Amino acid sequence: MDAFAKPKLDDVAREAGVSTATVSRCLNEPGKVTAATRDRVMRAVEALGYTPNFGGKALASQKTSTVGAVLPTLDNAIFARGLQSFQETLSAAGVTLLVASSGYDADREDEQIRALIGRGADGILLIGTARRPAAYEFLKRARTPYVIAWSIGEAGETSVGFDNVGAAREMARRVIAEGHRRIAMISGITHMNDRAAGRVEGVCQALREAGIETADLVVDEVRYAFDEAGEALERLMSRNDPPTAIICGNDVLGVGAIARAKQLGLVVPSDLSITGFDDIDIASIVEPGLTTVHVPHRRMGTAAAETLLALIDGRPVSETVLLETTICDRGSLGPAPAGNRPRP
Amino acid sequence: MDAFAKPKLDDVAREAGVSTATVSRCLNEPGKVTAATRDRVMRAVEALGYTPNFGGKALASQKTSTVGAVLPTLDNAIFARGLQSFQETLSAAGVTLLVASSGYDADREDEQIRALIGRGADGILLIGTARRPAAYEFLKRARTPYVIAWSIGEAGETSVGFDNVGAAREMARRVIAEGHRRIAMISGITHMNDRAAGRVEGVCQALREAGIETADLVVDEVRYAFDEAGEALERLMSRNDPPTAIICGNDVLGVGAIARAKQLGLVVPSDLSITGFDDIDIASIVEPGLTTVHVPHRRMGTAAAETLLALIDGRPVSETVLLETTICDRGSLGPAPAGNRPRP
DNA sequence: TTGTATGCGTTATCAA
DNA sequence: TTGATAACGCATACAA
Repeated sequence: MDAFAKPKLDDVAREAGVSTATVSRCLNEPGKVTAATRDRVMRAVEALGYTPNFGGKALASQKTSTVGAVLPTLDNAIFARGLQSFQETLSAAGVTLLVASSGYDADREDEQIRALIGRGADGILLIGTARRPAAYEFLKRARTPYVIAWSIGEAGETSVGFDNVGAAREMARRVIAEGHRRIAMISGITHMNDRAAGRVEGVCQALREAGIETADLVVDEVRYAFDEAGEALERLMSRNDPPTAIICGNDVLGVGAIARAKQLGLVVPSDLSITGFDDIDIASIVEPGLTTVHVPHRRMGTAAAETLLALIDGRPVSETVLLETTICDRGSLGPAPAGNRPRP
Repeated sequence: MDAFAKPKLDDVAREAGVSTATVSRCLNEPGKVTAATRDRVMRAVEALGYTPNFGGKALASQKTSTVGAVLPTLDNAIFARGLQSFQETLSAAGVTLLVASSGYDADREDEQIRALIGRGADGILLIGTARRPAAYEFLKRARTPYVIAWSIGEAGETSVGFDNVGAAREMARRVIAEGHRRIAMISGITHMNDRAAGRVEGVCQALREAGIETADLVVDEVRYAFDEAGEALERLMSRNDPPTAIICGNDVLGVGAIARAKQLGLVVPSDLSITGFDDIDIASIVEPGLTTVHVPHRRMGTAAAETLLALIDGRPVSETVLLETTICDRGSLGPAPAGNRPRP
C-alpha cells in the first residue's frame, strides 16, 4: 500500500488478514464478529488511521446519517440557540448536521435544499412556511422528510413551532391595555417570511379588536440589524403623529430601537414604549430590559430534532408540536404618556 | 422508470435519448457538448427534477467541493460575522460549507474534524491553534489542507488572523495610561484556547512594562455568557481591593459586565472602566458603548476562504495573513477615579 | 463466523 | 461530439 494514500477498507482488511466484508461488519455491526478478529481489525484500523470514505458509504448503504438545516441567517442570535439544541439532539443520535443559510432569499433557499438533498440528507429542517412550491416539489420527489420550525405549517406538514400571530396579538393587546393608541411597528421584511408577516397580522388583529383603525398602523420593514431598526425608529418618530409605542418584530429590532431612542433623548418607556419578540440574551442586557415574547428556543430545537429523527425512521409523529409562548416583562413597555406627544 | 424513485443520471439519459456520459458532461463541462443536445438534456433534467447524487459524484471524482469549519460555538455572535463572509466566498466558488461546533471541547473537536475528513471535506477551517496533536495527525494523514483563523499559527501552518497578545497588550496600555493600577480581567476559559490565553498574556505584558506586579492581576475565567460575566464582575467588585478597571476577554463578557455593573449602581466609566475585545454589534448597543478591540471579522472570513480554496487547488498561498486590529473608543474606558475606591 | 461477489450513481478514459 | 465501460470505496446477499 502506498504509504501516502488514504487507507481504504481494503488496506485495513489486508493489514488485519481478513476480508473487506469482515472489516465492514466490525465497524457497523460489531456484534456479528468474534472478539478476537474484532480486536485484530480494530488494531489495524487504529494503526492505519482509517476513516471510512463517506461517498462510498453513502453510495452503498443509500443513507447518510446526515440531516440538513436551512436557516435564513447565522448572522444574529435569533436561530443560534434553537440550532444548538437541534444539533445536540442529533449528535446524541449519531447524526451529523449540515447547516446552510439562505440569507432570507428564496432562490438561495431552493438551491440549498437541492444541495442538501443531493448530498443525501436523510431529512431537512426548514424555518417557517413561506417558500415557493418548487422547494416542496424537490422534497416530495426526493422523498426527503422535513420538519418546519418556528411556525406551524399547513395540514399534512410536520411542524414544531409556535403561534406567531397569536403571540403578537397578545403583545399588542398588552400595549393597547397600557393606553397606547398611536402604535407603530418595526418589522422584519415580510415578503416570503411568514413569521414576520404573522407578527404584523397579529398586531393588526389586536388593533381591530380594540376598534383602532388598522390603516393607521405604520409598519416600517427593515432587515434584521440594530442599525436598521435605529433608522426605522428615527423615521417613525419624525412623523407628524409619532407613535407612543413601537412593537418590534424581533429582539434585534427591539434592542436596536431602544438604543436609538435613548440616543435621541427619549426615555423608554415613559416617552416611548418598545417591545420585542424572541427573548434572546440581549433582551435582558439593554436598559430598560426589553419586554418581549419568550420563545422556548431550546425546547423547539430539541423537539424538531426528535420529530425529524422519528420521521426518518418511519416512526409515527404528531403532525404539529405547538409550543407555548409567554410574555416576558422587562420594563420597556409602560403606560401611554398622558396627553402630550413625545417628540425627539 | 419508477415515478416514485429519485431520478438518476441514467433516467435523464434515457429521457433525453443520449448516454449517461453526455448528461454528465452537460452538467459539468457544458462547453464540450453541442447546444442542441445540451438543450435536450437540460429539459430532461428539469422535467425529472434531477439532482446529482453526492455520494456517487464524490466517489467518482474524488472530490467533494465541500469544506468544513469547526467552530467553538454558534451560540454567540463572536464567530457569526466571520463565518458568514467565509461562507459567502466559498459559495461564490461553488463550494459548500459544512459547519460543526465543538462547544470549546477538545474531544469533540477531534471528533468533528474526523467526521469532516470522513465526509471528504476538501479543506477545513479551524479556530485558533490550541488543540491536541492527534487532530493535526488526522489532518496530515488525510492530506486535508486546513487554515487556522482568529490566531496566527506556528511556522508551517497556514493561518489568517491577528495578534491576540499584541492587541490585548495595547488595550491594557491604554487602560494603564488612564491611570488605572488596580486592574482585573474577566477572561474566557484559557485552557485549550490560545485566543483567550493570548489576551491574558498581552495584559500581563503591559502590566510588567508599567512596573505593575502581575501577581496582583486577578483573572476570573468564565464561559462566554452575559450572566457568567456578570457574576465574575460581582466577585471582583466584592474583593477587598476592587479593581478600577476590568479588561474583558471578549465583547460578550464586556457587555455582560457593563450590564451587571449598572445593576449594582456603579457608573461606567467614572466608577469603573470596562473594556472588551472583538467589536461585535452589541458593543455599540450598551450604554456606555463598549471600548473594545476591533477585529476585521469580514475580511478575516473572506481571506480565510480564499486561502483555503487556494490551498485546495494547490495554488501558492502566503503562510500567514496578519490582519490589523484597532482600538475602538466608545466610552466605557475612562480615567481612574482619583483616590477613593468604587464600592458597590 | 467469515469470505466472495455484486451493485450503488457518477466521472473519466478510450473508441467510435 | 458522443457512447461504452471501467473505476471509485463500501455494504450486503449469498455461499462456504
